[in-house]
Amino acid sequence: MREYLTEHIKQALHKASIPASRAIKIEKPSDSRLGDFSTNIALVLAGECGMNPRQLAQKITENLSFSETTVSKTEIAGPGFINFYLEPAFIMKQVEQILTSSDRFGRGLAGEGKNAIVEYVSANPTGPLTIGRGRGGVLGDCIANILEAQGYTVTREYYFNDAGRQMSILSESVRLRYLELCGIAVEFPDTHYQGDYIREIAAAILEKHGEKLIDSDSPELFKQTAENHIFTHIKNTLHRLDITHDSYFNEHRLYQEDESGISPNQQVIDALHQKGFIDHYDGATWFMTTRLGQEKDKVLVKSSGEPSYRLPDIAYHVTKFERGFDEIVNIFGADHIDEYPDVIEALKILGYDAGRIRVAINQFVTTTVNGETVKMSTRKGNADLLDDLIDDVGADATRLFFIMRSKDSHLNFDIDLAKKQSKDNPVFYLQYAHARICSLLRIAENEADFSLEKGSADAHLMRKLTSAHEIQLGFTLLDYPDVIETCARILEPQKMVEYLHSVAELYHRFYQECPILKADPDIRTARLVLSLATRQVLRNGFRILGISAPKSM
RNA sequence: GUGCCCGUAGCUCAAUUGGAUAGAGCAUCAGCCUUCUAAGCUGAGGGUUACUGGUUCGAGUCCAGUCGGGCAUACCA
Repeated sequence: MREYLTEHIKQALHKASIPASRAIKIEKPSDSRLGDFSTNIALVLAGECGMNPRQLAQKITENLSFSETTVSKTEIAGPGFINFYLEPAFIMKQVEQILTSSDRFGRGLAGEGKNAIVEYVSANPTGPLTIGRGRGGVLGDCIANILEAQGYTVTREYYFNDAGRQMSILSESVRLRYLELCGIAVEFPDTHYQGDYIREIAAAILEKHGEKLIDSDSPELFKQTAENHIFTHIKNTLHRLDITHDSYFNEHRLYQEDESGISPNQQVIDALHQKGFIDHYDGATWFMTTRLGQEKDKVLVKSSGEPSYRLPDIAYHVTKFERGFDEIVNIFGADHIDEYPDVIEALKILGYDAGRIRVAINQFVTTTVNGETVKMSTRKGNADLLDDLIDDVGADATRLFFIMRSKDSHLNFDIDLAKKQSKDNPVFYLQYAHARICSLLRIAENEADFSLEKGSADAHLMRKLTSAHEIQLGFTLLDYPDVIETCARILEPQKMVEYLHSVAELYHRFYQECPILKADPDIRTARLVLSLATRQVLRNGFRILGISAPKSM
């Protein structure tokens, strides 16, 4: 319909000899009394034409001609908006498409033939996932779904490091707990991992190996056992939220020589050196970010000879380019905010198209329990665990809570509210609409000789629907493809939540105001078909968000 | 100090990325079930969009400054 209007406006501009120097934008006014669609083209072009906007709008509308079956009225309003009022039958004719497209309704072509990589979670295996990590996980998973719906071939990747200092502390923490279990008095430092899971791993080791490891000075077994144990745990937690990765990228690979005989890390240093961005002082190797206007250089290789995290990060992103991804999406928590600009600068210097990289940063989650804000720390083991949250509120609510707020805003997760399992929980409102439709269709099939096949065949009957509730619902269903497109453009699934809420709201209102099963046969069928189309949109949207679509509640 | 994010109804958050009279949920108050799921619907009250300037046809949105909150400013990842 937008294309239809755009095309006619173009023709009108041409007829009026007005150069169409700017793109024609068709918007939906916030208030439906201002038309079904509107354009600000007269406001935008007024300056160039040397006319006042309302005059220009007048000139454009004089040259517009629509068929009576499509646009019923065109008017000029406010400072020079042109508002269009559509014929209900024209709208409902489009709604029929939803049934034909079914699961594919809303799919876009923007990513057709392109590969995208979405990196998310990427927690190192040092402990169970916390609520804070959960937000990034759900956000990343939804963004991956959205890109898939736009036609991209998506790889979901988890980047992790199982070497380094944190892992040493982990294995030492397990060893000390093991010694404790063997009855040996040890001093457990504050700097070590305090969580109960450390004891559980230690107990598992004791059970399998007995006390024969007491004198072992090799941390390897402790580390391996801890890593396997924790990684399994992390994957299980993610699985409960229906999050799975296609690929796990071990940072260690970047330290090892590849076919060329040089490690990816070293290749980055060599390449940056060639461009004149490497310096050596204080025993370390530095990325000369001062040349880019920053206050300090950044360490790439520490004086100990080990790379800092920045170097493998750059090398890792080089592999994303070398692996041929057209779109590179990273999901980070706010604490990593300082990290990626350096990576991007380095990639630019190395000649990669950094425009392909998009970073979605989610702000922190604070949890409120009994009105008190809880600070979280993985190390101290007092963090709120994602698993506990899922136990409390279920996977659907967990997912929805994480994405129902803009990722740029701090998320205040009120545990008490989420635990309520009542209508306060917004996930019920959406799912209830779906369950209601399912229930209605069940009755219709049993008692009213209605079937999905027959419904699709009779979809044209929807054009008989004329009440404002019905038209508004149908018209809103047609927004779905645009909503996905918007979500993909700004990497923000929250828009989908908001949209589905409005669909559910309009359906509930329609259901309240328009009797369905008791209506005359044609109208009854038409309303059932409209319900069917609504259910399809809800289902498609739920799939993007990763929440279930219950048939009854 | 510097960089990034945030500041909107009593509370939690939206606002089609610069559009028209700033909207939802919760909470409060008043209505709607002998009728397809009341986990629903209808209505009411509630706002100087932190503050001050600026940019333009038009600003919650962009720019500058001020105030307040969060995160980051490691040879930790």
